[in-house]
Amino acid sequence: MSEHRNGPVRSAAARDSILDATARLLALQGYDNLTMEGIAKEAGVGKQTIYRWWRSRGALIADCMIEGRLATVEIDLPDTGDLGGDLNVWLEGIVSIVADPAGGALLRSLVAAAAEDGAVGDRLAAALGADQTLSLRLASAVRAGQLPEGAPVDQLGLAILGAIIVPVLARRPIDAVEIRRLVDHLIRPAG
Amino acid sequence: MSEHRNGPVRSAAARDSILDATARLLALQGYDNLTMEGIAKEAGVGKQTIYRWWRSRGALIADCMIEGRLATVEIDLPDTGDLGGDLNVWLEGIVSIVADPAGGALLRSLVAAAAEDGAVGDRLAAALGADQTLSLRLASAVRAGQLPEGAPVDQLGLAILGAIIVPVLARRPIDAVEIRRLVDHLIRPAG
Amino acid sequence: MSEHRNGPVRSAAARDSILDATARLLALQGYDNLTMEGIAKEAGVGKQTIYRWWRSRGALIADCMIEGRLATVEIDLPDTGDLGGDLNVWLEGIVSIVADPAGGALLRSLVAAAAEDGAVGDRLAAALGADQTLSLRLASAVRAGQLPEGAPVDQLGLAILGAIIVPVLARRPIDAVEIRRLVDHLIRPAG
Amino acid sequence: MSEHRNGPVRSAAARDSILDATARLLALQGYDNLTMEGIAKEAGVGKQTIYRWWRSRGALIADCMIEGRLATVEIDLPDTGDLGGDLNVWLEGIVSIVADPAGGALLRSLVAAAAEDGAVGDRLAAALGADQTLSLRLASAVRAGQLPEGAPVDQLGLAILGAIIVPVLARRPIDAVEIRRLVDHLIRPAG
DNA sequence: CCATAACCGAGACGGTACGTCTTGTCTTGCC
DNA sequence: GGCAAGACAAGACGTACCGTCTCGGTTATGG
Repeated sequence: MSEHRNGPVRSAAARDSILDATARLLALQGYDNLTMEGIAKEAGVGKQTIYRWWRSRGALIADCMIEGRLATVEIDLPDTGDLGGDLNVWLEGIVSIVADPAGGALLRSLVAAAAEDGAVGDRLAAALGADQTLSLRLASAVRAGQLPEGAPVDQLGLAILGAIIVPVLARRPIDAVEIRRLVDHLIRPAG
Repeated sequence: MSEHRNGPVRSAAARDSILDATARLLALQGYDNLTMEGIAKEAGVGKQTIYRWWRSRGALIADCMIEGRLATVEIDLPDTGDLGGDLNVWLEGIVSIVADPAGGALLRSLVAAAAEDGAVGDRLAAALGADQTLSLRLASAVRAGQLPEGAPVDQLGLAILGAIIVPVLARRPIDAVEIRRLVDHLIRPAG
Repeated sequence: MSEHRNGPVRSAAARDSILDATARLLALQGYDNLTMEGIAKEAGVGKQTIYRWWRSRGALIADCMIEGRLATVEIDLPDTGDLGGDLNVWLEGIVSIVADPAGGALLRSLVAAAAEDGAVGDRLAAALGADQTLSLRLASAVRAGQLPEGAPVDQLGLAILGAIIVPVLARRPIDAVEIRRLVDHLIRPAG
Repeated sequence: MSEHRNGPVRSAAARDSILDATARLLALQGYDNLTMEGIAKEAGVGKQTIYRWWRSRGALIADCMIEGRLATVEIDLPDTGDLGGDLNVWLEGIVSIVADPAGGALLRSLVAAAAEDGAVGDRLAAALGADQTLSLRLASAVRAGQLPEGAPVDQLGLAILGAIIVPVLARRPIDAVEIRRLVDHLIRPAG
C-alpha cells in the first residue's frame, strides 16, 4: 500500500494491495502456509480491513482467480475447426504449467482451497476452462460432426481435468503423451 | 483405549485407538477441523504417542485408508464380461456415496489431505480404484475386444474420477445420469 | 441525539448527548468497559466529534463530574454548629452510596479514571467534598473551638476519605460504625 | 527465561520470569501500558503460559506484591515505644517513595490495578501496612496508654493512607509536614 | 533377577495464528 | 466548518493447536 487512504468508502488501494499480497504469498508459500496475518503484513494493511471485506482465505483466493491474478492458470483454447489440434494446444498450456513444480504446487494449493471453500471450487473449474471454454469448444465440435450428437460435452471437460488433477494430487509426473492419448480416445469417431 | 499399559514394544491398542479416532473425527468434523490434540484426546492417548509413529495428519489418514477405516470409500468393481454393466455397478457405488452430503464432505476432506500430503493422494487414487481395480478392469475389456487395442486404460480411470471429484469440490450435485453417459461415451465402440 | 444537524458552531446537543452517554455507560459498565466507540454509538455521534472536544475518557469523566452528571456522588454537609452531628449526616450520605454495590463500583471506576488522569483525581476529591466542603466545615469547627487551633483540616478530610476509599478498593464491606468511631476520634477534644 | 524447561509440572523458571517481567514493565510503563503480550515477550514465554496460571493483569500484580517484587512498596514500622517517632520513621519511608515521580506513578498504577481487581486492593492495603503492621503498632500504643482505650486502630491506619493516596491520585505534591501534623493530631492525647 | 530401555498417558512449554475489539486519524457528503 | 458515518493501520485481546519436552510409571528383555 502506498498512501494512508481511508474515509467512509472502500479503499481501492487496500483492496488491490490485499489481493496482490494474497496471490504472491499463495504462489510462494502454498495454501497451508498462507495466513491472514501474513497477508495483512505483506499488504501493509490492518487485519480488520481484510475481514471487513472477505470471510476467509478461500474468498480471497476466489477473488484473485476472478481477477486473473493467478495468471498462470488462465489457458486459452482456440477454435480452428481442428478439434484434436485445438485440444492439443490447450493441453500444451495446461501441462507446461503443472509439469513445473511451482505450477503443480499452485494447483494443489487451489485444490486445497477448493476443498475448503465451494466458491473457490467453482472458480477453479472455471479458470481451468472446464465450465465454459472447454464445454463450448466440444459443443462446437458436436455441431461440426466431429463428435457424435449427444456427446456429454460437460462431462468430457471434467474428465480431461481429472486426468490432470489426480496425478498432480498424488505428486506423480504428468505424462503428456498419455493424456494426449486419452484425448484422442475421447474424441475418436464413433463406431 | 481400554487397558493402561504395556511395555517397551509398540502398543497395538494405542495404534488402533488412534487410527479409530482419526477416522471418526475426520468423518464427523472434516479435515480442517481435525487436530492432533483432538485425536489424542478422543483416542485417550498422549500426543507424543501419535508423533512417535506418524509425522502428520496426512500420514494418519493415509494409514486409515490403507486399513479401510474410511470404509465408505471402498468400492468394488465386478468383472462379469459386460463392461458397461460392471462400470455401472461401480458408478452406482461411488455416486451413492458422494451424493450423500456426508460422503461428499468426506471426499473433499480426503482431497484436502491429498493436496497437503502426497501419500494421501496415492492412497486416495488407489482407494477409489483408479490405480488398479479400474485400470485392470479396463485392460480386461481391451483383451475382450470391448475397447480398442491401445486404449489408455490408466487415463480413462483418472478421467472418470475427474468427472466425480471436480463437481464434488465445487459442491455441485452429482448428476449420475450424465456420468453414465460419459462412461458410455468412453467405452463406445471405436469408429 | 435527536435532530441531525447544525452549522459551523459547536453543537450543544452533541455535547450534551456525549456527556450523558458517558455518565450512563460509566455507571452501567464500569470504567474498563467504557470505550470511546461505545460512547459515540450510545450518543448517536461520530467519534471525531468526541475527539474534537475531549482528549480522553478521563476528560469526559471529569466534565461529567463538573456538571454533576454522576449525581450520586454529590453529598452535602450541613453546618448546624454540631460538628459531630453534621459529619454524621455527611457520612450517612457517603456510606449509603458506597455500601450499595453499584455505588461502590462507580467509586472504583472513578478511582481508576483518576489513576489514569490527574484532572479526574482533582474533580473526584472535590466531588467527595474533601477539597472545600469538608475542609471549610472543619475550619468552621476550629473557629468554634470544637477543634484545636491549628488542626490540619485539609488532611483530616483526606483521612476520612481514605477510610472509605481503601476498603472500597479492596471490595470489603464498609463498616459505618467503625468509620463513625474514627470521626469521633478525630474530633475528640484535645488533651 | 534461560533454558527450555517444560514437563508436566509447573515451570518455576517461567513463573519467575513472568513475575519479573510484570514488575519491571509495570514500573517502567505504568498500568495502562502494561499488556499481557508485552509481558509474554519480555519474559520470553508463550501467552498461554501466563493465562494458564493467572486470570488477569491484576492477578499478576497481586502476586508480584505478595512476593515483594515491587520492593519499593515495602515499608517497615519500628516499635520503640515512642509512637510519634515510630510513625515518623514509617511516614518518612512512604513519603520518600511517593514524592518521587516514579514512586507516585507506581502507586497510581497499583491503585488502578486495585480498582479493577479486588485481590490487588487487598494486597495493596497489606503492602502499605494498613492491614497489619500499622494496626498492630497502634494497638500496641493503646496498650501503652498512648492512645485512648477503644481507639479505632484499623480505621486510623486507613485514614493515614488516605491522606497519602488521595493527593497522589490528584497528582498533587505530597506535603510531608502536613501529613505529620495529621498524624500528631490523630495520636494527640485525649481530652 | 534385576537394571535398563522403550513405551505409555498426561500435560506444560515457547510459539504462531486465529477472529474480534478498540484506538485515534482520516475522508466523504450532508447541512 | 461542524457533524454522522465509518474505513483505515495498528495492535492487544483471549483461545486453539502446533510440535517438543519432561514427568512418573509400566513392562519386556538381556546381562
